[in-house]
Amino acid sequence: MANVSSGTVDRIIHNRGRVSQENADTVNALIKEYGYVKNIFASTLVLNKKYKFAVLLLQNEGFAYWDAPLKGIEKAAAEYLNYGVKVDYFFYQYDIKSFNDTATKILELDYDGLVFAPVFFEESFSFLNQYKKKNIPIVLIDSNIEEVEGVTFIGQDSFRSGYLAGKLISYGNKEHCNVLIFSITSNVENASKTVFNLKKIQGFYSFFKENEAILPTYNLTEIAVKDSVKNSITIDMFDGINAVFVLNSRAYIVARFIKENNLKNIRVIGYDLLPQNLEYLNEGFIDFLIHQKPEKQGYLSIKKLYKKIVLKEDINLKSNYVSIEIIVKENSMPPKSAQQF
Amino acid sequence: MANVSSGTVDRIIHNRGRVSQENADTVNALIKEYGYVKNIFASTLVLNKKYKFAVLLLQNEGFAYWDAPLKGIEKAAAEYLNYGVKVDYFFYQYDIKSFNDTATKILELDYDGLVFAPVFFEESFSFLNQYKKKNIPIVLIDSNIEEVEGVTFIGQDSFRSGYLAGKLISYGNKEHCNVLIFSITSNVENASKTVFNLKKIQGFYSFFKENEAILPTYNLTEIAVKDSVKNSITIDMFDGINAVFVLNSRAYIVARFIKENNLKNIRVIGYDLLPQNLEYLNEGFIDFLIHQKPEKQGYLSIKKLYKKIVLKEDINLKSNYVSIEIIVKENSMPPKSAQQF
DNA sequence: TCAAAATGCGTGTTCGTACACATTTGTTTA
DNA sequence: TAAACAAATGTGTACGAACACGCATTTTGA
Repeated sequence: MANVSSGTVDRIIHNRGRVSQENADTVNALIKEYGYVKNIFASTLVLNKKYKFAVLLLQNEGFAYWDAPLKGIEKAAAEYLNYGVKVDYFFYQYDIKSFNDTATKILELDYDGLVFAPVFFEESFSFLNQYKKKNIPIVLIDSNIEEVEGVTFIGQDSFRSGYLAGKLISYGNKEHCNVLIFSITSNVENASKTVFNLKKIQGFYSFFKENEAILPTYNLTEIAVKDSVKNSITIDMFDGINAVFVLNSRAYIVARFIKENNLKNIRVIGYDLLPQNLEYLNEGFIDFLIHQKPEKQGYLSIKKLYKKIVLKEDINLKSNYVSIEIIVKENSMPPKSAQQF
Repeated sequence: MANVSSGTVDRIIHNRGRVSQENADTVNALIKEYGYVKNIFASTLVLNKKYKFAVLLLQNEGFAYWDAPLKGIEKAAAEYLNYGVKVDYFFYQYDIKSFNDTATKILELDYDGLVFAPVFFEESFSFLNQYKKKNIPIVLIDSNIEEVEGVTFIGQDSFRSGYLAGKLISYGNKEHCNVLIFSITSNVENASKTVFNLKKIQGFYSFFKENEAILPTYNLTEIAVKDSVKNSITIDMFDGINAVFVLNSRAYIVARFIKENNLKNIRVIGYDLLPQNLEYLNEGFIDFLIHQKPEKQGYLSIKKLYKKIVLKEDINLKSNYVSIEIIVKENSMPPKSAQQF
């Protein structure tokens, strides 16, 4: 239509230069008018490029939570395998040295995109700032580090999930209530360095603050214990307690204690659908689980990189919050012999 | 490796015949050993085929529910546009003649796949049985028609959602409770012909039956009204009522009535995140909404067809239940200025 | 003034697959 | 023994985009 060769059109489309302004204008006008979209199959075929994504996650040491994002990432990786995507995995242990070693390794390698689940705030912050110099798309999952700009976050709004936990703790209750906020980690020293717990607590407090006019009185107490130590939870902690909010996926530890000690009428709320949590949810020792959808987060992180890097779509790189899902016994299990999304 | 030309390999892969058994065996063995997978880009490119999907939905007449699956379908259609997929839409009105007319039209046309949201049981059943003769993949969304075999369903387990509604109605309640089960449709005569309400009710009853030992007494009453008629809801319906379960997305009609008549302490549960429902949820006149994720259903229906038809993946054609999501005020809205999945 | 550099444009090859068509080989028939 | 035929196999082209290369023309600058 423009009476030029395909080579000239190609130069115009890709801004390769070496074209007269006149032809460029004509062709661009025609493209606009006729709505040309490139054939992604032909493009990918001829480019014949393999894109490599790096995935940096915490190693699962008998603690099932980190299986979930990995599963979602692997699902997406399988889907995009024939679409020119290769995913390499890097795992670090739950200690700062291990993290730094792994991070250093990744910094030395060449990738087209990075998925990263930060755990240690300071170190992750510094790693991200270094990695950013490579000018390569980065997607954070699970926890955000808002201090670093130009990085995409896919995960939950921790403040809002804490706020929701407040609602669930209080729903239907008409009497004064003593609530225990549990922080259970394998390493109490590291706990303060990790990223997200604070916001959950803030959200939780906010709920009671904002609704104090219509609620009975609530007495909130925070407590931190180690999960690896026996007897870190004691029975006197539960004196007069009506409800427990566990800030992470270790609600089953509290539930187990409640079951073993035959404590009654304690409402328990925690996070994540670990098998142990689901077990106690079904037995009635956990009332609510807040589902962070880690699998979906992992899946979306790869999908996002694919869209950005392979399809070169001009996608929104802002944060992307997954919805906050409430799980009770009755909606925790898929129907038998049916696949669940 | 087999010392044959690509043409011979091609004939073997596609079972085109005209090959010696010897060569076929050699090549098949090599394929197995080296794990050949065809390049979907090159394949689609050379086939240069457009796949056409038909979508048959209920027309939205001022009633926003059917916008949602459409939105999900359109999203998927846009994603797969460059991947050789074209989607045509057919809408029928909320009456049986309109449905039959539209269905007849689709039966005469040629498509590679069909997405269908059934509303009228008998007619949908007969349409499906006719369409099945074409031997083309069919995906049902929203409601299932289990009586037809070889059809994929993507949606929610209605029984379980009703069961869950029972749990939510009863949660935290310690006193005797009178519950109203509302069936609100634009056409009470058609209501009995539609597909899913019965299962929701069954699930709801089951919850109270199975848990009667640990629950206070519950008194359940069913009631059917027209949404188009003024004063179809009357104040005496709410005499002594503590909770209401609305079987579809019209919970806002009950909530509006409760608000306008200044009724107190009535727990309301309904379905779907219509703007009107969300409004009353946020004002506190609706306690819980069960999210059927219609948008996701629509999205997945196209994705499923794409995998089956375009990628020719050997996918599971059984039913696929989406999870049953509980929405309260506190998790109903995405954080401001953030994209939500 | 003239060679080097820059500009403008077209041609030809490549990616992996699908398939039409051509060619070779082996077997049967006249 | 050659022709006729069928079976087996190889060759060539197309799909649409990306890009290297070649060639002609114009511009630059010492």
